Amino acid sequence: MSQVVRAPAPSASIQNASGQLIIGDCIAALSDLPPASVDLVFADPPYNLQLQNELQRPDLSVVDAVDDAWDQFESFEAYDNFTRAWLLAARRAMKPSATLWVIGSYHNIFRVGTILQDLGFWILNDVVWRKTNPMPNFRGRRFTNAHETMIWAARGPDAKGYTFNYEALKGGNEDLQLRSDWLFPICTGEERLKDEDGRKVHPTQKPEALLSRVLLSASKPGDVVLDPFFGSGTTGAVAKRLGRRWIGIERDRTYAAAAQARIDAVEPLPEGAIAAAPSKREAPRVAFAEVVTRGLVQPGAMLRDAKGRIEAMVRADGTLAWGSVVGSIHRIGALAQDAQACNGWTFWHVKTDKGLKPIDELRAVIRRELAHAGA
Amino acid sequence: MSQVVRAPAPSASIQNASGQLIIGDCIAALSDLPPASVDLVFADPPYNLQLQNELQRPDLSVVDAVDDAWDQFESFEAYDNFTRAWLLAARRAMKPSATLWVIGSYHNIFRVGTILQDLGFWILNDVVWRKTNPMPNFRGRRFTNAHETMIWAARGPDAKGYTFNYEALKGGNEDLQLRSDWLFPICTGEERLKDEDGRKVHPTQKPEALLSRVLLSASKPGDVVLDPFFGSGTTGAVAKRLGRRWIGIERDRTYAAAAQARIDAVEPLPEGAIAAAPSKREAPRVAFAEVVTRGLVQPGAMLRDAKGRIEAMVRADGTLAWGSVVGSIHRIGALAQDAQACNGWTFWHVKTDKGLKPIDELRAVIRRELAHAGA
DNA sequence: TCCCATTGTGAATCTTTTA
DNA sequence: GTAAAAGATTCACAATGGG
Repeated sequence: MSQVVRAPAPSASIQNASGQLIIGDCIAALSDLPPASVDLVFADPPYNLQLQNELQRPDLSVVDAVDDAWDQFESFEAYDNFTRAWLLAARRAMKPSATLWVIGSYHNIFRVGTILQDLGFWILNDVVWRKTNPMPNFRGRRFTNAHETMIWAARGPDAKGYTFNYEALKGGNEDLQLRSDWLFPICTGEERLKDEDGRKVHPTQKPEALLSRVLLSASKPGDVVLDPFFGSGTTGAVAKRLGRRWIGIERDRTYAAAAQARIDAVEPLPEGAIAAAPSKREAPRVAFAEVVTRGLVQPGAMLRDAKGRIEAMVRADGTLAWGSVVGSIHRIGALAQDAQACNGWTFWHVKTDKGLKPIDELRAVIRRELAHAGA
Repeated sequence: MSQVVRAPAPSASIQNASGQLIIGDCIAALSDLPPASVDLVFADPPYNLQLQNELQRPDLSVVDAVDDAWDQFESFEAYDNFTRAWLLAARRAMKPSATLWVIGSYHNIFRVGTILQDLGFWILNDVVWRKTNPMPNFRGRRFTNAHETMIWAARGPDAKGYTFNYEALKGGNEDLQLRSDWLFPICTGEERLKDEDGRKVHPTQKPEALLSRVLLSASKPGDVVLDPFFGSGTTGAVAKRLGRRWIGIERDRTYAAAAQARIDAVEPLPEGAIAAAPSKREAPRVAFAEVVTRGLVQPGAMLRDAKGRIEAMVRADGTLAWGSVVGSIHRIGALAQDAQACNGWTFWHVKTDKGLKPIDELRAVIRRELAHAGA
């Protein structure tokens, strides 16, 4: 395909020094790159969502779904063929020591992973991006889809010398090894690109914190980072800020223009400031179900209020049964007192040798464990 | 294959009442099960160690990547064929409303997921088991592999009525819906099965807390839970404790014997601790006409939305009149809001001393009466 | 200016029963 | 089988607006 068009010559020195935006078809553009020229690939390919109907929130507002044409494929086979083609083309552009990241959801990531293995890539990790603020499951028919998966792979099992900044990452993580589950918010607020009408420019813009972690983990300053599905240019913006060179491929001119403007506005960090970002503190929320599954209180045991007047039975699922009513420790506590609300952790007690003890003390046990494990 | 051997007739009543251990080949034993007889499948299939051995041979580490891929394809193909065969056999044993869980790591889970999709299974979630205490990465060349992945799938996209105990799970989780990332410790200490020499009986024994969450999420008391790779019998032990029936298939007699002894020692929880939680979806239907005929609201009374802006009149036949339009509480609620749909039970309110009260509370009165009458 | 209530929104494979 | 009706359902933030 010959529709691959270079972006107009960059005006800012940043462009010449650090980046190149290619407007055109991903596979054709990849094939035009010099072989073995790239240090790191980050790819956020279409997820091939298969949405059936309009989805409404409980307040009857409509969810703005990702129903763009670029995400539609005729069949799994068509998606697989596309995936195989771009992965092969990307592989050609990778240096022998280069690694590749692909992000996806359960709709597509299994197919990507299988094809990676079939093509001889060597998976180093699958990394889970846990979202602090995912969209809820509005119909209550599944678990909240609160994460996406990234696969990190080398060109092959024999690939030596790939970049992994072990010491720097550990230092930025309170001297603990970085785990395969990462916690970041989704991209919202100031960071989210909007058009003049206030609408989001790209439906699936990724947070810069996520890309920062990827680039800091698996690349060095001066490395060439390639993103074949550039979209709103998060990879380019982060690469520029962190002193990496970048190549972005995007076929949609609107997205490409927005990405270019965005990256032009980025100021590279001063040398020396490019260090691993500390990981976000996790809120150690502990559910009563966890107290039960860990055996700190047995299913079937009775909880009581401080005066021992009100009783309820602990159920295996971490709810309480009060007569025929079943609900959370908070809701049953409120019902039993005929109150609007109740903090079940302080209201309910277990019997011990030394009298009644609030279940909050059981939660404290788990919290201490979690703090110790650095989870 | 005819090596499938039933376990000796169970001595303990537990066996007859709740469980069945089949010693033999997984696929053959699955094919012997009655079709459409199982409510839930939990599978912890092997990682295909043969594959890993082949890939680590030194001669492979120097060959060209393309030849490398070909060689890998043969090994992966064997694993894929095995996976396809047991998934098809398990599918046959599943009721139309049954769901299936498969756990794995990046070595095999992508292939499992792809084959699930190719066979027409419908993925409901991928669920990440985050380990509080994973094994560290000793060589510091990768992220600590701190999670495993479970895929939860229905038989197909049209599968209706699968079990998901949404309200109970939410009640045990601080009244927040459960997310797709779960945090549990790995199986250690007392819970870990050891032989006389103190060595672990099974290399990959799963924690009971993990299985508890799975069974509490996606099965009901009395359901049949099938585990085609029974191993040390965690699924059976948890199923018995939670009042589920179980079928385990295991070809290794040492594992099977350990599992049997382990399950025999399990004491089921008291009924009240595991009984199905009453859920709104399964509550008996009550028509608004019944609320009217029982006198809980008078014909001619006015209903209002929560803000008191919209008004409609109750008719003796249980319909509402909104201006000149007459219809069900749902229909009129939708019309009055100019919405596609509306739950009239929560939309409409009656005036009381304490302000507006949703008519859902009137329905609750009738439902309590029905429950009391044993209806 | 601050506080609080209200509104908006995010990669979503999101219902069940009766006629 | 299809079509219509009944009925169940959201969390974390950010932006906005009124007092």
